[in-house]
Amino acid sequence: MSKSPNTVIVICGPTAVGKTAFAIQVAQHFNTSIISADSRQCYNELNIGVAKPFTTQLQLVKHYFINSHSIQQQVNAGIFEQYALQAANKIFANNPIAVMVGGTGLYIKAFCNGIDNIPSTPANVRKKLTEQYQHYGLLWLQSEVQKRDLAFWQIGEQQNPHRLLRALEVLEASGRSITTYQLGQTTARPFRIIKIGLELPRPVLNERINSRVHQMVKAGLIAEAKTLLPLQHLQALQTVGYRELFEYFNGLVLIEKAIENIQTNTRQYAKRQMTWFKKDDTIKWQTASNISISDIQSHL
RNA sequence: GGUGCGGUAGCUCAGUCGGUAGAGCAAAGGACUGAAAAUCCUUGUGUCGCCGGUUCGAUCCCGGCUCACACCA
Repeated sequence: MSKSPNTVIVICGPTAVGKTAFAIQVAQHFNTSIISADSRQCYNELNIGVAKPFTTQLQLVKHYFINSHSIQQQVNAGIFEQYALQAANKIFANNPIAVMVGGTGLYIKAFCNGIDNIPSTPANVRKKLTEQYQHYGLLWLQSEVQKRDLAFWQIGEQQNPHRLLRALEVLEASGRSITTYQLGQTTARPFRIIKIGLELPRPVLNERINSRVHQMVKAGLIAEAKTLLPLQHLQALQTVGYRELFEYFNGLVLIEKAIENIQTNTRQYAKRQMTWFKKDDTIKWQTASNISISDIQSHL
């Protein structure tokens, strides 16, 4: 009998589909740990609004990338890739199976396939460019990119300020066009990856989202958001569940409307997640409502 | 009961000096290699409240009705 290779079981899918509870079940079954692949649950300061696992759940299974960072810190796909690879190695020291769970498609991709190595950019460069963009607008940003990085301008999304800013940021930090770094090569991993996608019919998922938002409010989301109001401009707080409440605190909308907006924006987020995951044909899809450990074992 | 204002897309509303209409939001679909719960792209949608009149032609003008809101009684 050959030694079974190390394996990461990736559990993905849209928000509110039931990933957290199932991943804990799987991790307990294999007596292993979980690496979260969620771009918001890693922040210590965010709890109710990001549907972080409960403390009781965190005590059952060790979780990596939960409460591991502060909203003041820079977190991104590249940082996640390194963090998660290290976590997987730690888990593999004692166990051939690790569980990854989350809904951040780009992070999962960075972990599974690698992400091109692009030089890090100083925070002040991003800050300066963002301020200039806010001051001079999209037309200015577009003409800067067209002038200074024609290669990116010709292939990039010309209406997308984040992409344009990113191109300029890499150019200023490294002196080279971002296109010279974005090779799109995939990196083979020294472990096996099995991806399980959880899905539910859209109306069912929407209903789960709507009621989960109400539960969050009952659990104290409004108070949680209020404590973060002074930091509302941080990137980490550009997050569904907080932004809408900042609008309420800033007097822009009524509380009822803010809560409704959280529901709408969460539904839209879930839809974007599905658009991303549907493209990945290595995912084995399972209906979330009747999934069990045996569905995992059949893929091992 | 009287006066005023309104009834146009799922919602909020714009508009047509008479030639059957359009924005935002929502919705649906998509993209996405360091903000990714972010950001960006594409696409519909209609008995223009009801019944008559004038007109070649009415969502628009006129009359009546009806519903909503406000004020007066």
